[in-house]
Amino acid sequence: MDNGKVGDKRHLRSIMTRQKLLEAAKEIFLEEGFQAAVISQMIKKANIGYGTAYVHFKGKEDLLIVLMENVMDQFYEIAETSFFPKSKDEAERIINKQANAFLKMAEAERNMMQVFEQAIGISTVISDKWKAIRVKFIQRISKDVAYAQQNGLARAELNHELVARGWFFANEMYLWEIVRNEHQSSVEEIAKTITSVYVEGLYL
Amino acid sequence: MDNGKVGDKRHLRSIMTRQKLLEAAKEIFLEEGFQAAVISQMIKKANIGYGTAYVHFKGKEDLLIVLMENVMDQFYEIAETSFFPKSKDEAERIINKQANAFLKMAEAERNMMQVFEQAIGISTVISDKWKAIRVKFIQRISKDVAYAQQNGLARAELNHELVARGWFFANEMYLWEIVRNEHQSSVEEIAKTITSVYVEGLYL
DNA sequence: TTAACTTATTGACATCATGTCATATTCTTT
DNA sequence: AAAGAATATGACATGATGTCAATAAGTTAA
Repeated sequence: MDNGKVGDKRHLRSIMTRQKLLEAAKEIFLEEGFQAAVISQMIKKANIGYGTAYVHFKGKEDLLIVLMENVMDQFYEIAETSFFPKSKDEAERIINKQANAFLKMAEAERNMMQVFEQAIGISTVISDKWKAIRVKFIQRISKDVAYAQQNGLARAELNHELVARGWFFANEMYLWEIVRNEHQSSVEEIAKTITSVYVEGLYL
Repeated sequence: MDNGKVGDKRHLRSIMTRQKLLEAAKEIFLEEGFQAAVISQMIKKANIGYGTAYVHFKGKEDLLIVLMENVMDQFYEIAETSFFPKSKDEAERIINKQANAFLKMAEAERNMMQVFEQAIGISTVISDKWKAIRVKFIQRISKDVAYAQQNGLARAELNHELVARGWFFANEMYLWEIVRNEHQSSVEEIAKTITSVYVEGLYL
């Protein structure tokens, strides 16, 4: 027996239980999608008692949120990268890179993102999580646009907030399209094209 | 066989039943949203027997699709309006007008569109209905872009399909934003801004 | 070591929505 | 008016959810 430390065997077991459930949940989500995924299935797969699941999580939604935490953090990371271009060309290069990074997330996390997309449509809580990410992006882009306008790089007559939203929206929809594997062109091609239209339309 | 004249009292009653249910359904949908709307509630409100609802409709989804038919038709109508501009300025005017018409739908049909948006996230059948509308729009826009490119009005190096999607995506997301009443600016302002960036970015 | 206490687990149960189907009702035809 | 056809009906089977009182497992302190 191990000793010396605090008696936290109980707590450890609890963590194991939680973990088992999370893993089972992920498998079921990937197999069934969010809609069709059923808690009792996860419980069965995790080999725990029915009620136990509800001790650890409030329900399906809660489970998925935990499973998506790292992905959401990655989006926040991308969203936080601000930039201060000195020229239109530099802007285009950076914006293209960011659009790429954003869209690449769809490929990198495609399976869980598919589940996530479904869940956004169904669960208010999860939808709010995504909305928060969206807000973050739009705020960042808004600032970038305003900066470019202040420095005489971008058309000052445009409402920077509206421009930022429009730009993000196009990116977001492409993201989901890639998630669903419905895109025809490569991510690079997509990023290049929309960036080009955007930069040409906004910058001077 | 049906003679259309005599003895159609039964058929008429059936139509009335269907109608009563549709009206009740609309009320419930508007009160509760798609998710929370419950068939038994509609049945109660319509004063018909439980099983009767299933004689006329397959379920909630089916009911909503019928209720949204005219709205969907309006979208198709807007989507079908193609155009052949002779100059960048003319293009901007027409595109702005179309974006406006599209976004105005959100205001005109806001309540049912709110229900519809929820339903798109939840029901595959309804989601497919919207996807068909989207495809229609993108096809139309794609053609418009290609036409402009062929006539030396737009940057020929861009993939017209990708440009069209991006443009529609921005419009679509704004549409939902307006549906949810989350927009800050007026529809006109939104349309003007995104059109301006788009036209400046695409046309020569 | 044991008794009291705390924390975690459990499955039976109550609840609620759905869709089906055998039966009943209402209307039409002969 | 009897047979036949189209509609309507609600009881029922099904399946998912979340709760909770009871129990088990682990910890602490005497």
